[in-house]
Amino acid sequence: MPSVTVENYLKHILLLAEDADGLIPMGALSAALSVVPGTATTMVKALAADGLVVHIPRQGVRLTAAGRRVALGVLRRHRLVETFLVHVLKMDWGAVNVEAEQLEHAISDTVLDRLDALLGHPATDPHGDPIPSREGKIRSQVYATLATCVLDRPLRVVRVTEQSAEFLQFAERHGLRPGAVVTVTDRNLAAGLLSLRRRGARPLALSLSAAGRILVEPAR
Amino acid sequence: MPSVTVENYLKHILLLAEDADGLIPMGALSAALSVVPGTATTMVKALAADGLVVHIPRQGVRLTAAGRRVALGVLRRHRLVETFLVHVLKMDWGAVNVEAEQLEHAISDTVLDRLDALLGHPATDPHGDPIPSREGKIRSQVYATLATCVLDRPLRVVRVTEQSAEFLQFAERHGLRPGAVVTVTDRNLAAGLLSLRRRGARPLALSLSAAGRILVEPAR
DNA sequence: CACGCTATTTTGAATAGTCAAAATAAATTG
DNA sequence: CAATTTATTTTGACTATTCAAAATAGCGTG
Ligand SMILES: [Mn+2]
Ligand SMILES: [Mn+2]
Ligand SMILES: [Mn+2]
Ligand SMILES: [Mn+2]
Repeated sequence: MPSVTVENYLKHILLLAEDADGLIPMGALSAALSVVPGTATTMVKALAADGLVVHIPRQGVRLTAAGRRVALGVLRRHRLVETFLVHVLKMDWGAVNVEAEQLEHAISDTVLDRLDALLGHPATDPHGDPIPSREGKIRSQVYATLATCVLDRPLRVVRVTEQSAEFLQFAERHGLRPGAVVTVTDRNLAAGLLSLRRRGARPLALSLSAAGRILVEPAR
Repeated sequence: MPSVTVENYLKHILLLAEDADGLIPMGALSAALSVVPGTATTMVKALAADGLVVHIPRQGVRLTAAGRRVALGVLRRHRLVETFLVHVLKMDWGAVNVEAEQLEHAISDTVLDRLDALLGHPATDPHGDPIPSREGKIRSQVYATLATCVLDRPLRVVRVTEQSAEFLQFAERHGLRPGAVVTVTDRNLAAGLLSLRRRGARPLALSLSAAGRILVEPAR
């Protein structure tokens, strides 16, 4: 019943709330959706009238329980579709986000359930992003990133929180996908750089901002 | 680039042209799309302005070459998606039309090519409907139907030209899907009824209008 | 050939979503 | 704290799609 536009607004509010919790400023939302700020304001007021978000003028938006439910549904479809595209259709993990951006609005519950079963009820998508359950539960664990973790300890990559095809291409080429084990050997705050080592691969330098998008946990 | 609405209009014009060739009357089009006639007129004038159809007022519409190209693309997506849903996700062949009605607008060329390869480049969908090629060729063979075929000869079902879930459910239950071999033992024009026989199944009575939706060719 | 039925088109109005540009509030800064 | 910068909201306008209802054209029938 909610339109494609509404689904996109709600999903992006949910995603933005994942990092900066509290209220999402309209500027951030309009940027995420590639619309001018006035459009976001108008739209958010309509969503608020429908009880999907709470809008505090000049401060920002936040999802209501109803809005969150819808958003989690969209996110589940998005991430299951990405998983399907990578694992079944063997598509590049950098290419699947744009595809899923459309498909997430066109998949019925029936199809989604079949897809979920076919994929073996995965807990995360190919980027390590957690897949909300059918009931709307989502794992929200806080991980260290390569920018914040301890040095000289083996770490397992659990998630790459970045959608851009270029970055994902780059990460893949250097083996930085979920499951990979790496060690940060050196970090230079001033230069905004760090050095990585990975078994059987040459050392790699990474910017701190890129490193912040790679979530890790202690390996074993 | 064409909107979902435009894609639906063009696809339905193509589908309607398959039976009654020549110009499609606005009434038939508006009924197929479930809009009031005035809406179809307005929309068709817009399509004509974009060079996708030719509109002859008070007579009807027909696709231009450009419009036909778009429509065949939509139809290819629709039928490949149906094939996927039945053969990979094991969905009921009566349920897939509604699903494909949405998905046909959300699948990119890249995804479609992968899907096509995964399915082994099928020539027809689960209902026997021909799948347009990537280049926009479509097989348009004229078949006999159970309403028009010879009596007492074994016939192979090649296609069931009906979208309604109920009819497809019924057909499936009686083994009337592409590949099945049947014989028409008797036909009563006056009563609008005919009798079928199928190996290993009890004789079946069918209305002429239903029979007209089942296309057949001589078996062997 | 006039009459009436039917299909189609026109007209006027509504909804959803968007942008450009002006107005305003809030935050920052000297 | 007044002045300026920045973020947000408002206003007015536009596009795409739709419906309801009135107008019209094209029949076929008598
Ligand atoms: Mn989307
Ligand atoms: Mn992802
Ligand atoms: Mn459709
Ligand atoms: Mn079909």
